[in-house]
Order: sequence, then C-alpha cells, then structure tokens
Amino acid sequence: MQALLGGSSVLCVMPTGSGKSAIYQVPAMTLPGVAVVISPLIALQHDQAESINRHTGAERARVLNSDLGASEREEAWEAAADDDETGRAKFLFLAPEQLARDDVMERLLGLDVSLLVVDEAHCVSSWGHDFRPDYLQLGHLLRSLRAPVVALTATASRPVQKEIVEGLHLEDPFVLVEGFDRPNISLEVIQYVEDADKDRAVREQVLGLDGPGLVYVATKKAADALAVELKAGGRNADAYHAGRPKNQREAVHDGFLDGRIDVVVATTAFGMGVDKPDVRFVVHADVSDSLDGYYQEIGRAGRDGQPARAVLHYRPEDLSLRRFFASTSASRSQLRELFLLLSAQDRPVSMKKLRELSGLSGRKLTGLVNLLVAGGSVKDGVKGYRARRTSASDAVAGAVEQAENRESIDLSRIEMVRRYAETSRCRRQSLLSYFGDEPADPCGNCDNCSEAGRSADTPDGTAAAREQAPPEAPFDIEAEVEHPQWGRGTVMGYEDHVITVLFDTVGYRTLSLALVTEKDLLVEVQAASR
DNA sequence: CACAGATGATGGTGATCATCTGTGAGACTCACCC
Repeated sequence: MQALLGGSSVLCVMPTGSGKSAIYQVPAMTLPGVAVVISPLIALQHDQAESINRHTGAERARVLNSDLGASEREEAWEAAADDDETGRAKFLFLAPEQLARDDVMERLLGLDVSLLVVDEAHCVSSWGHDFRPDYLQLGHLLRSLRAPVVALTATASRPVQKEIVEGLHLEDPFVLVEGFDRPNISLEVIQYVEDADKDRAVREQVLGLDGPGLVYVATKKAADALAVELKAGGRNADAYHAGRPKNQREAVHDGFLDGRIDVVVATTAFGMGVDKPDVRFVVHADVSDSLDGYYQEIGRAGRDGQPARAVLHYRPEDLSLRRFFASTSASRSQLRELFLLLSAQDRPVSMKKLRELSGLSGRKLTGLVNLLVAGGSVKDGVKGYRARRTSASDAVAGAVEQAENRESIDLSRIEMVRRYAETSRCRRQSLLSYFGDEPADPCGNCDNCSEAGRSADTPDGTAAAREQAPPEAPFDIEAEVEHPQWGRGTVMGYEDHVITVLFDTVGYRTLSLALVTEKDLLVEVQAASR
C-alpha cells in the first residue's frame, strides 16, 4: 500500500484469502480519482464489485462489459467521472478485451485514474500468448493511462513473475512474494500403466474420502462421466466445465461454496474465485499443463489450515493431451498478408483500422499482431502499429520462430510436471524448488517421505541415496548461463545430480551435473552483458 | 500424441486384425434471433 501511494508499481504474489484485495482497495479509497481493475472473468468482477459495494454501503464499484446496454454503460462512465468525490465510483472493473476498444480507451484517458490493477495477473503469461491475446496488449495500453500499476496473483514461479513484469511494462516495481509452502496439504502421486486401473482407483478413492473436495480431469466428457459415477456411488457430486450452460455453472459454483454439493469434477475452467476454506482434498485424475497450474489447483485445498490431501493419479500417456493443447498453429500465409498490409501503410495503424483492412476477427488479428511484434518486424506505439523495413519472409520467419519458442517453452513446462510426478525425492522440495522456494529439509508429509521412512534400512533405499552429499553446485540459483545449443538461460535449481535451467527460447531443460562440469557445457554470463 | 470407434481386408460367409478418422481446455465480444 505504501509503495502504491508513493507512486511505484507493485507485483504482489500472495495466497488467496490473505488480504490481497486490500492492497489496492485501501489506497484507492484514499486517493482521488478512480481505480481501474482488470479482471479476467465477468463473474469475478461482479463478486468483487458487490463486496466493495456491500462494505461501503454505496455503489462505489462499477462493472463494464458487453452484457451492459448503451444506457447502462453511459451511467457507469458518468459515475466514474463524477466530480463530487462522495458519490463518485472509486472502482471500475473491466476485462482486458474492453481496453482493446478505442472508445473505452478514449473515455479512460479522460478520467482521473488513481490506480491500475491487474487481478489474476498470471493470466498475462498463461493466456496472453494465444487464448486471450488482449492480455499481451495491456502493457502499452496501461502505460498510456499514466498511473501506478499493481499486479496481483496467488501463484507465479520466477519466470512467470518475470513475464508479468515485462508484459505489463512495470518499471522497477516493488515486488512482494509471500512464501509458497502450504505444509498442511499432503502430497501424493500414484502411477498407473492401464487407463482403466486409474479410472477405477480415482472413483474408489473419491468415494472414500471425507469432506468437500475437487477432482480435476482433462476433458469435459470425463468430467460429466465421473460426476455421474460418483453420484451413483452416493456422493453429492456435479460436473463443472465450459460446455455447460451459464446457469448450471453458476449453480455448481454456488452449491459448492455453500455446501449443497460436496464434490466438483472439473476441467481447468473451475477455480478462479473459489475461496472455500474447508476443501479437504484435490484429486487429479489427469495431469495439469504445468506445475504453476497444478500448484494453483491444489492450493484450493486446506485454506483453513487443517490437514488436506493432494493426490495426483498419473499415467505418462496423459501428458500427451497436454502436449496436443500446447501445439501452436501460426498461419504463415496470414502472417505474411498482415505484414504486407502494414508495410503498405505510410503511418501507424490502429487495431480498429487494421481490423477493417485485414477483414480478420479481433482475437485472431490480435494474436497475429502480437507474434509480429514479438518477432521484431512490427513496432507497437501509442498511435498504432508500424511495419519495420524488412522483407516479408524475414517478418514471417521471425514471428513463426516466436510461436515455436513459445511451444517449446510450454512443452518444457509439461516435462517439469513429469519430473514432479516421477521424482523419488521429497515431493514438496521438488515442487517448491520449481517456484524458487525450496525448503532445506524433506517435508515428512508426502508419499516419498513416508516411503523413505519405511525403507530406510534397505540397501538400495531412496533414503540412502538421499544421504549422499550432493555434488558441489557450480552456479548460484538464478545465475545466468549460456549453453552452446540452447543459448542463454537461468539456473533454477539442483536435484538428484541434475541441474535445471530455464532457457530463454527453449524453456526448461535438465542436465547431468557430472557432464556439465566435465564438458564445461554451461558458461556463466555476467548480468551486465545480457 | 493417444485413444476410441468406424471402416477395410482377409478368407470364408462370422471373426479378427490392420488402418483410418475424429476428438481433445480456457472466455470475452458481437451480431442475430426469439
């Protein structure tokens, strides 16, 4: 709050329920003007606005989206522009897509904006690259509004934090990262060879578990099927995914929060805005697409501090569906056409104008533009987009390379899920090392720790292996290094005689420590030369 | 990339195996219809 009031930008990574919202709400109430809050889901915007209005006893928060009619929109704008501080709206909630509209930006520029808030800021990293490309546009749009930016999220590994800071153009931000560890959640992974065995085990486990809980599956079909089976087995279960009608989704969400439904079988659609203290288990019937996602999902258990369980039912084959989702489909011909179109203009072109000229739909176009910008052939300025002087084939090659880098990074994140699932060391150490927050000692609250306790005196027991002194670490954590094939990267951690490095273009790679030292595979780079 | 279900080939008139094809998460916005 002090940093914000002092005019700095802020990145804040704190667990849900720890008072994250107060960080922007308190300063916003004391500052003149209106706080603009970017939030990914309209349902979430309504929850937050309602809560503010309930506490202040007046309509100090407004929501602006496509559900509103013209007169309702006008009313919200007028409330935000009101000169009388006692009656004016202090908060305006918007999805990033709204900021992409020229009329919205024009009106925002005319307002006295106190703060810019990006809630669930990890969406910049997880959705900006393809699903909701407007997230990657936020950086230069927010900059033109000239107010301190505060980015809030519950989970972000170091590279995701870096992506948020870069994506939102935060300059020298105050960074607040609360500890990630949730010691009351026990961690467990169960491996399978046959799909049918896994299905049966998941069903039987969930039927036997106490308390309200979540089951994550990979597909909508699987969510429906498992919910039906659990219901037949006597649990008060229901399915949640994007394929269900809006009213049913709301009913499941509300039913889970107030206890009428005790097990929700869900795809990744379920989660944001679920703040229920007494969730006793989060079972994964399929793997998540990253450890960032996995940790966010299991973090919904045990918020009351009481014991809770996180169980991953794992088949290596399940990773393949995540790989499929990670594959990109950048169209070379569309990139080429778009670049040629931009090259033919003699002045910067706005997104709106570009939409008319290209005839492409908004999201598709934004995604293509983002790629061209990332590839360096198009410059995004305040006045619009301008092509640099380069050949169309170079422009396309640059953009495609960016898309391929992205895919490579996403695939490497999936490989990190495999590492976690297949590790024989303490799960918590393995998981938290991914977030750069590795505890010094094994946790004693995961399957591998209890396994080690039981088999401590067997000759080839994992405990014996663990007691061997780890080889000397040649680089500090977060050191910048260079590899002859994979280029520059950052040292993320050490585990079982292996070093993990996050490379700028290819993502996470693990290398044998012995080989690295023997063959000088990695060379430390001085920070200044980056 | 893996899996399920459909289709095709074979050799014999039903069954089995090989090959092909379709499917698979996430949300906002806008135009259109009732």
